[in-house]
Amino acid sequence: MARNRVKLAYIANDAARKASYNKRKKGLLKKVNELSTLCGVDACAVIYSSTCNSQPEAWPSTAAAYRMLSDFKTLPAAEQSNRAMTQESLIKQQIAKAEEGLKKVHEENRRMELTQIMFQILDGRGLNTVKKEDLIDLSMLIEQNLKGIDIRLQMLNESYVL
Amino acid sequence: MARNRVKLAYIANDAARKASYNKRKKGLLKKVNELSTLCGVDACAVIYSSTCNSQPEAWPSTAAAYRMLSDFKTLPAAEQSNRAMTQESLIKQQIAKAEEGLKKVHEENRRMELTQIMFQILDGRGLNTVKKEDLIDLSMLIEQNLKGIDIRLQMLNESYVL
DNA sequence: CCCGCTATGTATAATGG
DNA sequence: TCCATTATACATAGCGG
Repeated sequence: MARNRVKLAYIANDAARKASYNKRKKGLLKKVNELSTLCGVDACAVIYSSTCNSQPEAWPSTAAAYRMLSDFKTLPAAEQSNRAMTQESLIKQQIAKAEEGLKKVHEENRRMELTQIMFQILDGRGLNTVKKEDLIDLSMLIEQNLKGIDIRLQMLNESYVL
Repeated sequence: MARNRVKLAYIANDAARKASYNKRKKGLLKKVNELSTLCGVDACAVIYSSTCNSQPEAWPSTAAAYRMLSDFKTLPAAEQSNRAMTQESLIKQQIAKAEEGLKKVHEENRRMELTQIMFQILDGRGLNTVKKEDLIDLSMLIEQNLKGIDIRLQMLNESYVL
């Protein structure tokens, strides 16, 4: 979709196909999230590949995707309860690990936010001289943080149900 | 994504949201099909809305999506979590991107400036050039956002111990 | 509400490191 | 192979019919 128009057919070249897969997977995920957020709907995507990657991938999470689908397909509930406890501790552990990294980012963000705001206010220029676009950037940053945290919370909740 | 840049948030206007939903749903379907064809993978998307439309929608078909998801569900828990964690990297990526923009503007000597500013605050100097009403408005807004972050982080922490 | 249009924002194929 | 950059193709918000 750039430089050259690409024919809608299987990409024979391994490297090109894999590169395209990664880019498009990322783009697809973004689109799913956008649709979900903008229109207030539950949405998920699943990719199952035996060539490009060895594992199936699902968004926004396996549990969410699965639950969504079973909502209107009404799946036998019994078969999913067996491994629940073991799964829960495993998943908690892994989420905690990932969360640790995310926290560092959040803390760094918060520090930067505070630093910048305080600097602009107290540098002697005052609020009235603060550039609008900077304020907008700041609010966007905060919003993103909140959204990111919300998503994590959702995943966490879903993990317990799993 | 056209004419105007759209904020990534729920579209309040009914007509606009529905229009956007239909357009984006179509676009998403196309993307799913393209990824599937170009990269030789099975892919599906499911949208479940209680507002925009009454029926859940799935591609390439409900049955296919269900089958795929069922397969996915049988994976060991650890692998599922790893896949789901892709969401995590996206969040980090977005945060990093926003961070980068801020850094470019005010990168120099943040720590030193922060120290200096804190000193100014504590010393009673520096605030007198700021319009009171503006300062109050902004600080309230920021505090609210940060408080929201704190509460969510606390909930996250408590969840781990849970 | 559904088209179709079009200006703009986005996604991404190629490319080079 | 992965990352960053760039040039282009594509997706879509806002509008008018």
